[in-house]
Parts: sequence; C-alpha cells; structure tokens
Amino acid sequence: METATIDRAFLARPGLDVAPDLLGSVLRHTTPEGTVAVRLTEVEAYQGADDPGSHAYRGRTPRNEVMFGPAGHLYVYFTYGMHFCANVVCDVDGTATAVLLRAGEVIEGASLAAARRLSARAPREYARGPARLTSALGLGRSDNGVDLCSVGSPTQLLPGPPVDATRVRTGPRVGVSGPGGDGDAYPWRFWLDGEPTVSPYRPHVPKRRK
DNA sequence: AGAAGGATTATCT
DNA sequence: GATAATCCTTCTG
Repeated sequence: METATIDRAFLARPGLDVAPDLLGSVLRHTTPEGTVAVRLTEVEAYQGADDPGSHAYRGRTPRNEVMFGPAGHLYVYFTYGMHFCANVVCDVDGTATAVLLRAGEVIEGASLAAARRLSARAPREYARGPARLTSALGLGRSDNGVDLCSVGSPTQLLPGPPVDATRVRTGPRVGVSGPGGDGDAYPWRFWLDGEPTVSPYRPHVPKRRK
C-alpha cells in the first residue's frame, strides 16, 4: 500500500504545539518535471489574533484565507516581489495558526532540486531558507490551499525517520519584530541542532550605530 | 568574513 | 505610499 500521510488530527492543534513535532517530517511534491522531497530541519510557529508577526493578526483577508481553513492544507504566499514561502495550516477550521517551513534536507530528487536552485553551491543549500525550500520543491501560487493529507495527492506531508528529541532547539523567529521593534517577542522558531541545512541567519541582531 | 544594497510586486494603511 | 515571515551580489576590511 502507499505510504500514509501525516494524520490531519495530528495537525488540528495550535501551530505552536505542532511546530516542534513537525521537525523530521517530509514534504514531497510531484510535478511533470519529477518529484522532490525535503526532510524538515527548521520551522516557525505563527499564531493568530495574539501574534503581531502573523499574517492572520489583523483578521481574514483574501491572502490569508487558507490559514483560517481546516488543518493539513498548504498556505503559500508571495513576498519581497520575488519569493514564495510555504506554511502547514494547523488548528481547527476557523482558527488561524500555521507553521512556516524554513529549511530542510533534500532526500529525493536532488538533481531536479539542483536544476531549480542554480545559485546553490552545495546540496545543503538547496532548501536552506524558506524561499529556497519552496524553490527547490517547485511550489508556487497554484499550490496555495492544496491538501497535504490525502493519499495520491501530488503534494503530501509524510512521517520521516525518528528524531532525537534532545536535538530540538528553540529561539526567536527570523525577520519578525516584537512590540517596539525590539526583536521577536516569542521563541517560536524550532530547529534540529547540528543539521547543516538549518538556515544560518542569526537570531535577531539589533542594529547598532557606528 | 561580514555588511550593505538591490531586486520587484502583492498587500494593506 | 510603505512595507514585507527573503535571497543574492557586490563591496569592504
């Protein structure tokens, strides 16, 4: 039988609870070009109304509509005029929380990932960063809202090899400012310690005058 | 090695 | 009209 996807009920809780449990899971995407699969090594949780860093903070809009839907769907958004980022929608229908997929290790389709990531100098850079991850997988606008939990879907979230829980680390999210612009208020970024594919951006370096 | 600026457009104020 | 859950190239030390 086909490999089972991650259960939707597993994702139907707050993104903050789901995020660390998603480390080590595998996102696989198949297109006419072929299949690429990524084992997740770095993620970030985004909550709803209480989280100023979340797209859902100011309520439902056409862009973030998918976040408010049922768990187990993919929320893909376009940013900085040239990049896509992907989230796994969590929590129950009507409550908007999600997990941003920041980085991972390509474990299937390395040659196709390389073709999509021409600037990468080493395989570890194929999906090292949120926009790089979507690029390596070939995800874009048309993948916004797709179901990740149905067998036979071209885009699936699958269980990965077991993860050593003692390797899970947490820290401030990247590119998110808290109240007063003084860095992220919450340590809602999770990664696997020692993974070469974890994006290297330093957690919140305050700008210093020279 | 580290810092700085450009690319490029959807989205919301 | 400003900003953005970013990445890449180029400049400087």
